[in-house]
Amino acid sequence: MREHKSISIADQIFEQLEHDILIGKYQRGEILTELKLSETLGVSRTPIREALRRLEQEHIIEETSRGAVVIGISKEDLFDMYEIRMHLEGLAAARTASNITDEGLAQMREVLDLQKYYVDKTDEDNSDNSDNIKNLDSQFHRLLYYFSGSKSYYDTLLPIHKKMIKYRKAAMKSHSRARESLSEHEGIYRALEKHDPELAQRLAIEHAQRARNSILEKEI
Amino acid sequence: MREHKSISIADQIFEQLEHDILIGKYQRGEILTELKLSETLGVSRTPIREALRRLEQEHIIEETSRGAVVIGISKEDLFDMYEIRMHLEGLAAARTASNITDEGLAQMREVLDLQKYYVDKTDEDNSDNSDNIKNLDSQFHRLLYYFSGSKSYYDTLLPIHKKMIKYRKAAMKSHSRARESLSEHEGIYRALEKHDPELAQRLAIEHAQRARNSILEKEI
DNA sequence: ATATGTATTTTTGTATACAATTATACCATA
DNA sequence: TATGGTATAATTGTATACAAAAATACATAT
Repeated sequence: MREHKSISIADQIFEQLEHDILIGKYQRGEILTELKLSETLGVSRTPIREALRRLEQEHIIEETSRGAVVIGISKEDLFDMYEIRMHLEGLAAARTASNITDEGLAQMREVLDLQKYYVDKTDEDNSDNSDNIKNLDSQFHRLLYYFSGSKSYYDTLLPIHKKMIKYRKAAMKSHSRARESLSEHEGIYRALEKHDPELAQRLAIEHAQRARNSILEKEI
Repeated sequence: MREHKSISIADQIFEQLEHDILIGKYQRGEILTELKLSETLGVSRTPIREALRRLEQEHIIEETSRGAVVIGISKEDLFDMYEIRMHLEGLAAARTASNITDEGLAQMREVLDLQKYYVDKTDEDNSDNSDNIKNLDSQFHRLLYYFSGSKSYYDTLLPIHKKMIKYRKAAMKSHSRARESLSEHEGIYRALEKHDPELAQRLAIEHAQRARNSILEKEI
């Protein structure tokens, strides 16, 4: 008796479209019609429609009679999302420090080791690993939220973090910020390991602040 | 050139199912199959599926190979959602105080007048208007979030408020709380009218605290 | 030139058919 | 009785057909 279903075409299309919208491949105002997507992606309209309904529910597209209009994430949205994160992420981290299991710590450790690997690699051969580092950043935060044990914090913070992808990727192009971010993650991890809620909370807030500053400095 | 589409069958089914899940008509663990819903509601599976995808995106159902399992909102979720609201709602209210237009104030005034009408009515004839009062509470908060001018605050707070519907309705059954809640709304409204962010922030936080306490006292 | 009415095209909305997968029931066998 | 296998049923996943609504293009009249 399997618990979860396998990944359907509709799921894949949802993730692809979500990704493409959030990284800005489809820009604000652009209209996606079911027929065009159906032809482009080589599937029928049915799975396309289901993906569009989910994107609509996330408020990153808006259905109109002419098709689905891309909304995307603006600089103002980003600013507000950081404000929200700065008020919630510390609380989530404190809970995680209280509740995380050894298994959870091991999962986060693995993500950090990979993140360290790519940051070091860039140091050595100057290669661009910003995409990998950005994905590992996503995973670190997903685990941080998840092991808080609170569905509400997870459901609130994860979508916000996900929607920042375009700007986080840009931030990770700055290698000094990538290294700094890793070291902040390490600090949070140590606080979780010590099960120190206050420390985890403080470091998580500082991490969000520094991430915000590095992004807001980038473009005026 | 109309801007928005009319309400489709799929939309109606989504709203009906969402409501029925959030008020607890469909309980946690219950399995909703497309075929059964299709027969019960008298429509084909297509609009049902689209509604289910949206509910899945809200994390109030979970798709499995046996059908959609109802998740719903637990007491723990409620507690955490209040904690989140207490940290965000004040910030949203402060922004609303700064940004709200006369037109926005008029809309909120109208909601408050209706809310006062139903509360007074219960005073007079002891009738049960908790459903109407609960709906007007929803509208008041929706407008409060909306006129913050921030898509991120709106998108974050509205789903949380919506998910509390079952517990808010229960709270409004207590007439003393219904009257108290109205008076708190009036206070927030006056702060918005004066464009006083600090006051609006303080009152919004206190309102969330009192709402939480009244609900948490109810059942141990 | 502008406005209006109409035909055409585009696009979404819904129902249905069929495929694929998973769960269930039941029987046979050790 | 327990186990395994096979047929059956239940359920979701996808494609397609057709309906409905809206947008567009275009001709015509003023």
